[in-house]
Amino acid sequence: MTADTPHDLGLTEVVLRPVRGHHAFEACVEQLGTLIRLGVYPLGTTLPSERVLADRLHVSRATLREAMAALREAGLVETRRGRGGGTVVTMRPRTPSARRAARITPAQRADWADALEFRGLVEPGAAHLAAQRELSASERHQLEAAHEAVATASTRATHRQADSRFHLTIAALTRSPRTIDAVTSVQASLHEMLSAIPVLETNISHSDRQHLAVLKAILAGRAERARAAMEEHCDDTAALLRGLLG
Amino acid sequence: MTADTPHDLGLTEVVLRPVRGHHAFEACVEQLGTLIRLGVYPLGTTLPSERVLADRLHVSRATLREAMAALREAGLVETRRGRGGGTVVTMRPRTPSARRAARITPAQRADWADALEFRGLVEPGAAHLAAQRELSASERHQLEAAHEAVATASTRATHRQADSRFHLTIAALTRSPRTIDAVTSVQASLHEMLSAIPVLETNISHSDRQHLAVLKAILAGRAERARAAMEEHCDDTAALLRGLLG
DNA sequence: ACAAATTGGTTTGAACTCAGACCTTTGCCA
DNA sequence: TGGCAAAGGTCTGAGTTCAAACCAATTTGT
Repeated sequence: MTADTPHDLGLTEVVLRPVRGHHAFEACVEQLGTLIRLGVYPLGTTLPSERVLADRLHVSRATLREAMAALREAGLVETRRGRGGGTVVTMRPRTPSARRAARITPAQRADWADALEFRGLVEPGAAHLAAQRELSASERHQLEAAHEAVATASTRATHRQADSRFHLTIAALTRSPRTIDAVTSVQASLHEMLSAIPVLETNISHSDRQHLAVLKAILAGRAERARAAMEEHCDDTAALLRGLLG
Repeated sequence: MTADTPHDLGLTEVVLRPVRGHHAFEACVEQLGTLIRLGVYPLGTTLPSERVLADRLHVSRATLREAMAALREAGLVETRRGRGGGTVVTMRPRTPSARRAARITPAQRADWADALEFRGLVEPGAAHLAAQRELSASERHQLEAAHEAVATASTRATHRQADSRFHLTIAALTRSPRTIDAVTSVQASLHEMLSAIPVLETNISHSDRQHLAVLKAILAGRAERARAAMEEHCDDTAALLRGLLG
């Protein structure tokens, strides 16, 4: 097609990636909504102030406020003014069937398949990295607490949130922004997939055994073991989802 | 600061990532310039047409043209009109000392350190994935050619480009857009670092021995071995760069 | 009770980006 | 030679985003 020499075989095509996604305010809605649904901001917690969020997200306050309005509109958050006020997570997603209305496109399926594959690369890598790090007492405690939350979750929804938090906590232990980014993005896709599936009776005890293996390996500083355990965990989850999503 | 419960320990802070980088046209300049310097578009090749590029980059043609004008201004490309015309890579970067003028900030150093760490995660993972794939004859040949180009490169500049292409080719073999993205981004940072260092007498034979080990492992379908070999390669490069960058 | 501080709410004009149409140049081919 | 096709060049109006003020509400502390 182009005047490229033939030895490229598509390399030149495949590295051209979108320079940005949607509009800024849509991206804000997506990111904040995802963080809320992932349980990073659990029910009842107050989000950082608009000025702080706008700063962190590299977005003007005007744009951020549009996103906030959308989240408010969707019933995810409520807002109070004045000192001590702010935006608090209420989590009452309206139109829960909106998901189902959006048919799963082939492109969507391909993206999900890619997310699963990338996850099998990045999460084991993150576990490997985390296990190599010297962890402070508070970090070790934080990780244990995150695991405990998964193991003791009572409802499906809380279990899912706790699961996300466990994986994100491991990523956070690496202190590597790129790694944290990658895991966050992958967990967001995972959350989408799980939302698209009507009911999924995960074998929770099986999953939790794998979580425990990862936890122990990281706390013991056994990097190879942590990676292998996480790899197994991701492979099992991926196999299950691939089976259900086609 | 926020009303978050204390068990978060910074998780809520660390997952808030910028929703977009710079302006669109700056991002285009950066991406295209990087691809040219990385050797994805070698000297003398013609870039895809403006309409195609704009489409791939998810950017309007007007914005893309601003970026093209900047690249032209910088002497990286030249443009001819009419059928069979287009934008061709000429690669005569003006103001080569502009790099040196931009002092290396602490933030820059931190970002580079993160890039090295992330690379040690993602490139071995990509090699692992690529080795697992069934490769077509043309893919195997493409990979061998990319390695051959590294081994036989005569000048420092061509060696660097060939090296990037080798790593990108491995990523492309995974057929995973997210993986290709990650490797591309990491290679771009690597290129920046190498540009910032006055002279670097890499131990090329050492590096090439590692490349060969990776190549053989991938072609043989030995996933674990491919990952280990790539991990060693990344570790060695990272150690060298960390030493030179502080 | 009052003042300060903090937080959301609002306004404004400039800059950036977009989509789409249309023009110009040039090579290829009937 | 004439016309089509493919590429860059140009224009325009609408939509988005930005930065930086300033306003309003409410809690905290004295």
